Amino acid sequence: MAGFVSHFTNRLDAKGRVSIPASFRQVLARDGYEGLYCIASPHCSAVDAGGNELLRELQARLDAFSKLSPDHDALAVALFGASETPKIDGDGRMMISDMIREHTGLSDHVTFAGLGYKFQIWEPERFREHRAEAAKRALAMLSGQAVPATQAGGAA
Amino acid sequence: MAGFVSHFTNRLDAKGRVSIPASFRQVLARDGYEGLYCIASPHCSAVDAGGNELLRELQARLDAFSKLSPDHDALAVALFGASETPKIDGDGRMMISDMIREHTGLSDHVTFAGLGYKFQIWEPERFREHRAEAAKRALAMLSGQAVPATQAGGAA
DNA sequence: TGACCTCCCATGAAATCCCATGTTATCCCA
DNA sequence: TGGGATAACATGGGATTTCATGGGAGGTCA
Repeated sequence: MAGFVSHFTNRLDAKGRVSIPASFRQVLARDGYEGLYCIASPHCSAVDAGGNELLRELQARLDAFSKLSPDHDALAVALFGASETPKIDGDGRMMISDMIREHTGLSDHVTFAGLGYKFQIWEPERFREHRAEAAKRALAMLSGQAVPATQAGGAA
Repeated sequence: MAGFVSHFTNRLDAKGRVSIPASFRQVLARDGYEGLYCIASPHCSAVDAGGNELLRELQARLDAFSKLSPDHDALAVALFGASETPKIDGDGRMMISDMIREHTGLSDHVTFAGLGYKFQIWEPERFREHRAEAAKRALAMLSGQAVPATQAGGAA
C-alpha cells in the first residue's frame, strides 16, 4: 500500500470518538505500530499522526543531541510534551483528546488527510482552506517559482 | 511502545502521595525496573525520573572517567547524592519526598512530563512556562540545524 | 506513645469493550 | 449487464473495566 493517501471526514460522537478511515488503519497495521502516535504540528493547526515511521523521524532529530544535555531535554519536552499515543479500539476508533481539540479547533467533525508517511487531523473547514492554499503553492512550485515558506502561523 | 510520552497533572494527597500516570507505569514495567529512579535535574527545577534506561545514561556519563580518579568520585557524589529511589505502591502511587518538593517547588499538584527515555516531575505552573520556552528553542534548533537524512517532503 | 509508612478497600468519573444498526460499496450469478 | 445477496464500514449506545483519589487499619522505629 502506498502510505496514507486521500482525505476523509468522519463524525465525532458523543463520547469523543471518531472512526479512523479504514485505509489508514490498514497502513498502520502494516507499519506494525499498535495504536497511534500523535503530535501537534508546529506549523499549522493540525495534528500529525502516524506509526513507527513518524516516530522514527522525530527520534532522528532527537538523536542529534546528547542525552541528558539541556538541548536534548528542551527538544524532548517540546516534541513529546506535545505528543500523545491514543489507543485504537476494536472498531477502529480513537478518542479525540482535549489537546487535539484545542490545537485543531475541531468540534463535531474530523478530517483525516493523508500525507504519505503520516496523516493529519484537521477541523474540516480549516482543512479546506489549507488545501486550497497548498494547491496554489504546489502549482507555483511545480512551475518553477519557489514560494518562500512563511515561518510562523500562515497556511503552508 | 514509544517510551514516556505526553504529560499529565495529578493531585498530591494529604499523605504526600501522587498517582504516577498509568501509561508511564506501563513503560516502567516494560523496562523491568521495579520502583523508580529519581534525580534532581542540574539545569532546571525539575526532577528526572525513570527506570533502567535512565540509569544506563547516567552510568555512561560516569564511565567516561576512570574509577579512582577524583573526577569520577566528584561526579558520582553529585549524581547519586541528588538521587532517590522511591517505591511505587500497589495503586501506582509514589511519595513525594522533601528533596523533590524543594527542588521543584511543588505544592498540591504534580505534572509528569514525558521525554522519551525518562520523564520529569514539575510544579504545574513552572512546567507550563518551561514548555513554552522549550517550544521556542525547539523551533530554533530544528530550523538551524541540518536535520539528519529523513526525506522530508517526499516518500510515500 | 506518636509520627510515619505500607497495605488494603471504597468510590466516582472516564476510558474501553462489545454488540446493534443503517448505509454504502462489492460480489456473484443469471 | 442488471439486480439481489453479501461484506465492509461508520456510527450509536449499553455494559464493563481502568484509573485517580480518598481514607482506614496495622506495623515499625525511635
